[in-house]
Amino acid sequence: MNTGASPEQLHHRVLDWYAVAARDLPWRRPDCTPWGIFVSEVMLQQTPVVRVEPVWREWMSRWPTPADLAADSPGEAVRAWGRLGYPRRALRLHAAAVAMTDRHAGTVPATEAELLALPGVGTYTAAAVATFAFGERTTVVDTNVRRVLARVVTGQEYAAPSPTRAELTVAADLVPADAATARTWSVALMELGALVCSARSPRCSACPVADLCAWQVAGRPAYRGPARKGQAWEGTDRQLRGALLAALRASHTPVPRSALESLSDNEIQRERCLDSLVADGLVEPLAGGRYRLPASREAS
DNA sequence: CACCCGTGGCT
DNA sequence: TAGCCAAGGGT
Repeated sequence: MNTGASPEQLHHRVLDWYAVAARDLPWRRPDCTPWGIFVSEVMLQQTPVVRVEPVWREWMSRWPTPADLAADSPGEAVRAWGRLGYPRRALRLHAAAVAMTDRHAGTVPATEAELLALPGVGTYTAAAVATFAFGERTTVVDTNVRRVLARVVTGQEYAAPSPTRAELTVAADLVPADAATARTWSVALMELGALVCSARSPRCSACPVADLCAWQVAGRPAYRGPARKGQAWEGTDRQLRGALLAALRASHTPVPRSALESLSDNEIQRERCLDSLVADGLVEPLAGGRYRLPASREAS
């Protein structure tokens, strides 16, 4: 299925394209700190750039170092998270800041292995921060990279639902030997996936590697693999948890249970969601049936 | 490994 | 319009 394009050809085309097409994002600027890059990577997990940027700016202004965030309450992190979604990420970011302050002298650890040990940091984020913030030569594989390589190298419209061994090998083998080049390669491949080789309507006419792309050359055959799992929303716990947390974010004083009850007529689900929010450390129960965002420093 | 976890814009 | 989808991680 492969077009026989050499790694060097791909590198050259993609890097040249990135040099002129890259977005000017604040966490990509040379003066951005490792902490700024770290925060951006966590915020960007499953959340589009346009929604992240204003919140990121606010966080950087308010908490310019890990110690600044660690010194504040986890509840303030959750409040400042706003509507980015998956608010447990705010809690983990706060916990990571505490870990950096306690175990890393207030700095972002520089190696992939140390980063992986931090809360909220998985395979992707560890590799991304290690290379984007510290120049370590890593293999960065996110949803964009997976889709671009599925098309360009393998000739398939979409990557499999979850990463395969073969896929990771393909990505690793394409990483340039030079660390500085590898760093730009990773961000460029992600940018290509975000701006040109998008999931819905790829702009192949604007693609720097269209003539080298196995999927393009094969006539852009439709995806045949297993269906992707749709995400239900209406009536789910996630929806109600979101509504409950939004009410708590909006209030700077404890919220009585009665106010939360108005958000759903389903008492069973309401209690389940409230309990799970407390268990997650996103909500702190107070005496008298009142609730607030967590003020204690020990939330998970 | 399958499932859960928010939110909103785009096709 | 109703899905589909987004720089994933934790359990």
